Amino acid sequence: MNPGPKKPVRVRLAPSPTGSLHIGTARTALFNWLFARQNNGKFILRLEDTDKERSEKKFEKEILEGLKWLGLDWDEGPILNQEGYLGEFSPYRQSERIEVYKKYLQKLLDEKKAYYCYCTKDELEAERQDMIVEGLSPKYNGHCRHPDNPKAGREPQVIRFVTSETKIEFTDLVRGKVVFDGSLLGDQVIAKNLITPLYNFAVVIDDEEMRVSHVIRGEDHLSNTPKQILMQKALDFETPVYAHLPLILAADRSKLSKRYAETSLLDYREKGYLPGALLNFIALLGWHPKGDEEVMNPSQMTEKFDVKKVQKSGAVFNPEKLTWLNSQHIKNLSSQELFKLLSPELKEKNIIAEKEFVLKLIEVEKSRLKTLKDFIPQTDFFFELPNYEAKLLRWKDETLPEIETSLLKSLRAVEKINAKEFTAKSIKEALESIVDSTSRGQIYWPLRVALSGKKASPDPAEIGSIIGKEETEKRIKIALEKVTNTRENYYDQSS
RNA sequence: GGCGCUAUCGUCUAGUCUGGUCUAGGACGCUAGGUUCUCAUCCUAGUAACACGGGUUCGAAUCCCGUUGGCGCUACCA
Repeated sequence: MNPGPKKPVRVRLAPSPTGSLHIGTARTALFNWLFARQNNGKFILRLEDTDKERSEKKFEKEILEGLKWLGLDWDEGPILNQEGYLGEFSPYRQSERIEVYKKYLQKLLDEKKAYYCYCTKDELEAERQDMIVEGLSPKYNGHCRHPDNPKAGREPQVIRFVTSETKIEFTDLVRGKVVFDGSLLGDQVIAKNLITPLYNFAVVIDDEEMRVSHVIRGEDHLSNTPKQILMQKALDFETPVYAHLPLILAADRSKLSKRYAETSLLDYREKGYLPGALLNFIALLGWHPKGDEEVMNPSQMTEKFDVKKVQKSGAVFNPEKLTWLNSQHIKNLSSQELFKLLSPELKEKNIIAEKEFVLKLIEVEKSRLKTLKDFIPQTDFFFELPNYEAKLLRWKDETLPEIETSLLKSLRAVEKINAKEFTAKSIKEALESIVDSTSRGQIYWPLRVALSGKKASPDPAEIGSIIGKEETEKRIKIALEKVTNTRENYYDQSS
């Protein structure tokens, strides 16, 4: 095929606001966005709300918010305003483009490429069942296509498109050549009436009117494609280039649904995932860059993305890898950037602290964070005295007097350090001077527990440097008291 | 049922077009080891796959046919 003059690249995301932004829709958005960016094209957002029953404004808002959060900015489409969603009139909402569809609907009717159908739902359903029983591909029998056929005293039900019985062939960017048999389709319903168009028709009109060059969408639309191509031909529209993406699957290879994982994108924001990590993860669902480096930011993805390298079969959603990517992305963030992401939650939880202080916490905790939500529970002991059982102070099978001796040694070592030079380095040096290679745990473990109250925490020298000399000594003394109390209890019980 | 798409480690995938360099590579997970007071990070090693059956060929993960499985569509939803 001759490529001809190069059309400007214009792609679109066309979600229907019948639910919150689905993880699959987010990936379709990403691939469209990537394709637009790398081809110097435009990324258009269009809301497909022809189904009045199921479409809701709150979902529109969630979809726009989700895309915005991911950083997938669109060049044309609805604008997210102060109230949270697009204004009352938007040329990018199908429900407000009824006049446009009406014009084309009338044209098809006038040219006898579409007709009113008088058959009732019940009649159609009965026919359909019969055909299935006979082992045929169920389709409309074309009764009303012939103007002479009786429809005595009936109301028109729907508008049907005269679907030609030809072979429909197109080249899909990810699947190659795909062929359908038009004779199996039957005359498609394209509208309930002049002012109520249906999806397959509205898409064709909009993609033409918005001069869409490439349609990149989910595989679930593959079998809609021949229907849409036939309509394009009837209206003398140019057929865009198609690319059908594999679906995202749950662990049992069924369609990803709410039962298995969070399918709503914004849920991941709530769970402390970074947009960059999510983007990275969904990009890897069905696509893989050349080379071994999988941790990528959007600009690296733009550079490497190739729609022709997209996988053909469905990809199982793997939460472990998402979490791993999230921790990688967190590590790649600067402390300042992390601070910005963490502060809203700190504020919300009423945790008041100097920025410098929080920055230090971020520095020591960064490598331990799987999600942003881990930060507060993992750093609580920096803000308040840790609460722990005395037995946690025990290193291996040490006795109470041994623990006491260890804490006392640490206390004395710490006391010798000048309060102004109470750095992780100086604390470490002081501690190293009282341990040898075999007794390290004896000193470090009880001290670390005294300072953090936790089984797992950063290095005690780091904790000490952050909370300061005074607080460090105080916490060691508290630990000492706990040990003493335990000893007394122990003797009480045994006597 | 019909039509379409699809098939490499548990998962995401490289390799398939242009057969040999693939005793099939990487990543996540898991296991073990190293660093280490702990956890995490980091490093090293291990684990594990060409769905099945035919054919073509000196040679097949790669090409062809069939089978089986998975998924999508089959709406007056999108």
